[in-house]
Amino acid sequence: MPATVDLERLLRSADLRVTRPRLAVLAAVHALPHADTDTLIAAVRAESGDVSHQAVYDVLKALTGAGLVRRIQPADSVARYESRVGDNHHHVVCRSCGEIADVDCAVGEAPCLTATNDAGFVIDEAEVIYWGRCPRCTTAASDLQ
Amino acid sequence: MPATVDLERLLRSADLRVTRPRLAVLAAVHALPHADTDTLIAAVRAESGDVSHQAVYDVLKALTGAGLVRRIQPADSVARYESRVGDNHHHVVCRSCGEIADVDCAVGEAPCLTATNDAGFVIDEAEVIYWGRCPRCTTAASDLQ
DNA sequence: ACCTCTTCTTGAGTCAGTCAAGAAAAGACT
DNA sequence: AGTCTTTTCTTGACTGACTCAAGAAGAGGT
Repeated sequence: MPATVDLERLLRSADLRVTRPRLAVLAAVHALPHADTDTLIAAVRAESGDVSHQAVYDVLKALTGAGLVRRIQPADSVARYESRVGDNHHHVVCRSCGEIADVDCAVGEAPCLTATNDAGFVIDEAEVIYWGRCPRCTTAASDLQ
Repeated sequence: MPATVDLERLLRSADLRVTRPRLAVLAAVHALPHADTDTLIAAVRAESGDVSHQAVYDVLKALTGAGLVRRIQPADSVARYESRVGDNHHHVVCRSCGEIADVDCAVGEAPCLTATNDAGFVIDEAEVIYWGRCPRCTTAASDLQ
């Protein structure tokens, strides 16, 4: 996990003011990849005292807009955030427990896949979500038999 | 769009009872691909008189569970439904207006993509969402310049 | 025609996320 | 350093998609 100085530099390089809530949120996203907003709020408060949920929402929106964090939102899940940005990787989601893991992009640069028939759309990104079962849930399911 | 008799057959083949709300919802999903729940509720009521929103939610859940319709939910969008199932096609979503179009799967059968590093997950489906701009929004954006 | 089980209606409730207005803090400029 | 301006944070109310629960209605088997 990057040191506070590095996080400050990150914020400044994105033309964002350096504030306590922003540092705390950025640190929390680095420390807890794929965490949802509630988890992040709890982590921020544990480290940095009282911070309103609204501030965390605002900060996450600002960080997402600046490209410092990435927002992911699989179907039937609340929004989650991660600090790994710019490498066009994908995710695998467990249908049973909702756990998310990173998957490297097999193809290369974004959009990484070209649609055969793009319906006239100008495509800039291909988001891939693999659905399946995590190791723990696979084991648990086969134990039942 | 399939005739009512075909929709009835579809329901029976999935071991679902044939009711007026179910026929109306199924017809609406066929008539309005990628429609959200509100649009479907309006369509159902226009064709079939008063139907509670709860009934439509329940029916959509039953139809989704039976595999007669597919639920799609891009980030920042409410749930949408389509009747094209079983062919593992994908979607392209307009970042500007949210319009959705179908994209045929370039690769083949589900899961259609194999992750290079699957983190131990057992993967059964790869869901691909292409992000970009629809023809109308592309034109509108270049007109501004 | 009846009975049983599933489905539909009604109405209240939940929860992630948003809006709005004022208070506070960051950074710029004397 | 001290002020000023702009951006950010706090507080608290609100929105809207979706869910829960209990009783009424309808479907299909006997």
